[in-house]
Amino acid sequence: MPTKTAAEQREEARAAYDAFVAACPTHRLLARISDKWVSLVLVALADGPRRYNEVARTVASISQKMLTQTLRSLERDGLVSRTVTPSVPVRVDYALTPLGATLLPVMREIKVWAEAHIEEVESARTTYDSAREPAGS
Amino acid sequence: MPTKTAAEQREEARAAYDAFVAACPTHRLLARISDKWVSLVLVALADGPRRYNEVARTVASISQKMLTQTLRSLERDGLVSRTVTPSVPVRVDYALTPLGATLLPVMREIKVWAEAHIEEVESARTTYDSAREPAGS
DNA sequence: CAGTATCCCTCATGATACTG
DNA sequence: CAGTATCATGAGGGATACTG
Repeated sequence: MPTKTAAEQREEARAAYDAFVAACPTHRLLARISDKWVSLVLVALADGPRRYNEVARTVASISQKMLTQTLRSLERDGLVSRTVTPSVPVRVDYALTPLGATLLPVMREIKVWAEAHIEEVESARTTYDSAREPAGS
Repeated sequence: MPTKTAAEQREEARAAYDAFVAACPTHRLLARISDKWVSLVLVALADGPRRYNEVARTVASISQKMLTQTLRSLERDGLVSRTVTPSVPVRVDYALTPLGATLLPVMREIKVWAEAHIEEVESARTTYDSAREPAGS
């Protein structure tokens, strides 16, 4: 064993690449907004502030746990603000911050692409599937 | 029990919302490209066709399993083409399809936002964390 | 070279119950 | 109302070995 095992080399390359990815702003953002719920919650707040339960009703299929967790992470990242009104019962409003609002145009770009091309994607998928499963298993 | 239990109502709302989400092109696309590896693989193919192992080397931290799985799903969706040259050993090239290439501008939008704002996001994160953990646990 | 097949395990998420 | 805490599960993903 002169130099390094394949496993060691692989691990090294991986560490280097992970470092590269960690340094790449694009990928950091992607990792951030690619979360299953983030986009849904952002859209739910696009038209103005909403209370916790309003968001919960808008994104009906989200669990309480995931909603809280998603809102917290967005607040942490400065994309959403959380305002507590200490009435009884307490009232909490969530809203996009100015920074969070700048994400909306990006989301719109995505939406434009989706509306223009999603049909193509899905028909490609159908074609691909029917080519592989001509009839019965 | 006159009408429905809370659980039943919740389930109903959820089903309705899931149907709505399922009908929303934006979200279908988001679900598609929000995959951890998809963006990395697309970027790896941005500059032209690449062989399987070239992609594997570019995206060094991806496992064989995930690479194959990601490429297959992209091929299935018509975003990537797979060309087999039956030499010995066999040679397989992957490339963006014209449809797949139209995603690049969207990715660039994301990149632009990321490069403009990711610093803000991360400093917000630091501020948030330091406010919660002033010193030691 | 370009995969496929298998095992295994962690983590993300959901369901449920409780609280200020 | 707006959460927190706990438990359970199952799908995503990694490591490894084998193949045409």
